[in-house]
Amino acid sequence: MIRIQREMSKEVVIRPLDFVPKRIGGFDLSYPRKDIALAVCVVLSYPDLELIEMKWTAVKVEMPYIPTFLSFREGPAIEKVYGMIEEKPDLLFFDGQGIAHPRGAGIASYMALKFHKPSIGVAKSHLFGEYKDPGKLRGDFEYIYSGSEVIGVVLRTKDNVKPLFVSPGSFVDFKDCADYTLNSCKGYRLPEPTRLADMYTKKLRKEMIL
DNA sequence: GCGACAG
DNA sequence: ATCTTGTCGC
Repeated sequence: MIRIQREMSKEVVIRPLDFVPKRIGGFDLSYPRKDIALAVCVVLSYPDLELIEMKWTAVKVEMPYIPTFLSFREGPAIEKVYGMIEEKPDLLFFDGQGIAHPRGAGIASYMALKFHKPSIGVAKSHLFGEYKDPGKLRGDFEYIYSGSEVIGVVLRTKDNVKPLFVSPGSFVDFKDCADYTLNSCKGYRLPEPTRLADMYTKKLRKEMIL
C-alpha cells in the first residue's frame, strides 16, 4: 500500500481549476456493523447548492482502519456508489486528507486519480504537516507545511468553531480548495456535499436492519 | 524508545 | 467511525 501511495502521489497535479463547476459531489460512510459500510454519494448544483441526486449502497469491508491507509478501506465502497450516479459531478469533496498526507496521497488524491476528476480533501482533524492556528473568523486560514513545502490549509469555515484541514486531492490548487470549500458552506462547519452525505449515511443506518 | 495517528 | 450523559453557548 505504501508503494501504491508513493506512485500515485507522483501523478497528482496541483493546478487551478480552469472552469466553474456546475455540479459538486460529496461522499461519506457509516458502519452499521463492524464489517459493513453504508456509502452515500450526493450531487449538488453549484453555486446554488441544491440537492440534485443521492445514491447509496451497502458494502462488506475487509480492510481495518489504519491511519494513513484510509483509502484502501473506504475506496471500494466509494467507487461503487459513484458508479451509480447518473448526473456525474465535476468537482468532488471527500472526508479526509488530499495531499496533506505522509506520502502525499490521502483519500481525496486517491479518488481523484481513480476517477480522473478534480477533488478536495476536507478533514475534520489533523493527520500530517505543521501549521499554526488560524484566526477565529470564517475565512481565516494558515498554510499546512511539510518542511518548507505547502501541502494544504487549515481553514475556519465558521466563526469560533474548530477549523477544517483542507488540501488538494488533484487537479485543483490551494486557492480553489479554500474558495470552493468556503463557497460550499451554508452556515455549518462542513461544506454541504460532505455534510449532507454524512447526514444521509447516519439516517440510513438508523432506519435499516443490516 | 516515545508520541502521533484522516475515518 | 461508534458508544454515550450531561453541558456550554447562540
